[in-house]
Amino acid sequence: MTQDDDERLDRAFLALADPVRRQIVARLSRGPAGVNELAEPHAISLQAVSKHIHVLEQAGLVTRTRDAQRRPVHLAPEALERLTAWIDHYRLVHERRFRSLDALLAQDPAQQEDP
Amino acid sequence: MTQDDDERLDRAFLALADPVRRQIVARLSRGPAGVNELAEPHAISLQAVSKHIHVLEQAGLVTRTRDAQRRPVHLAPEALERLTAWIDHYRLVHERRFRSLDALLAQDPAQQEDP
DNA sequence: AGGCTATTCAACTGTCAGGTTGAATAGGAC
DNA sequence: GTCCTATTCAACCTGACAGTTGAATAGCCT
Repeated sequence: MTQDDDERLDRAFLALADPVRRQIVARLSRGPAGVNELAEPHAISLQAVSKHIHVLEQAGLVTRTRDAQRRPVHLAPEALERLTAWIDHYRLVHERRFRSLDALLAQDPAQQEDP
Repeated sequence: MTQDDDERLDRAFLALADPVRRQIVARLSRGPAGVNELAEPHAISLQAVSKHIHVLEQAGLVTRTRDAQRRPVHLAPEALERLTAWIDHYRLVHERRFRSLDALLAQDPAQQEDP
């Protein structure tokens, strides 16, 4: 785990730690959209939404293209994949340890915690 | 998506948006540990680590037990599972849309973006 | 050119997260 | 009881983040 990876994960997890940004991601999963459209469900200014998009972009979760004066936002699923990869790794490490501990206890009840 | 769910996701994603806390989660995937042990790899005070653990606990990512004056921290994998569930849901929505768009384009190249 | 739309930049504000130090609590061990 | 260990509480500082308003940029449209 390099420091670069760390910063990338920081930004990605932080980006998703906000309901507005999660809703933007949810909307984008159904296809690209412009700032106005993304802002519509929220009771905040357009500029605030623009900032949220920037945060998502820095986290690598979305990309932007150009279409006349519009700058549509697109979901970048690879970044989402990196997050699940991180989480699932440790979830599996934990589960595997748990299973082998179970097996150990089943064969010798005298053993407790952390062999 | 209720507001309660939102707050729970906020806390969980925010909890993982910090390298110290992620390292704590990584360590705990290998078994429970006390504050001192969790603090050892980090160049910050014990109190700071204690706060990090509190954040993880509020997010439901860890639980604590008691063992004499120790208060071991345990990983709570269900919370991790909720996170991957959220991410994977939208990842799949996106992928499915992408596939069907591909299919559409393959059968009629005149169609472009968002049918 | 002038106007309309979409989006961003800039400056400012209030809140909160992460760190520190110093004192306090909880529970063995002697 | 007294000491030692593990952990937390409290008060404080600093910086980053989410929001605001107002001005600026970019690119159609007539």
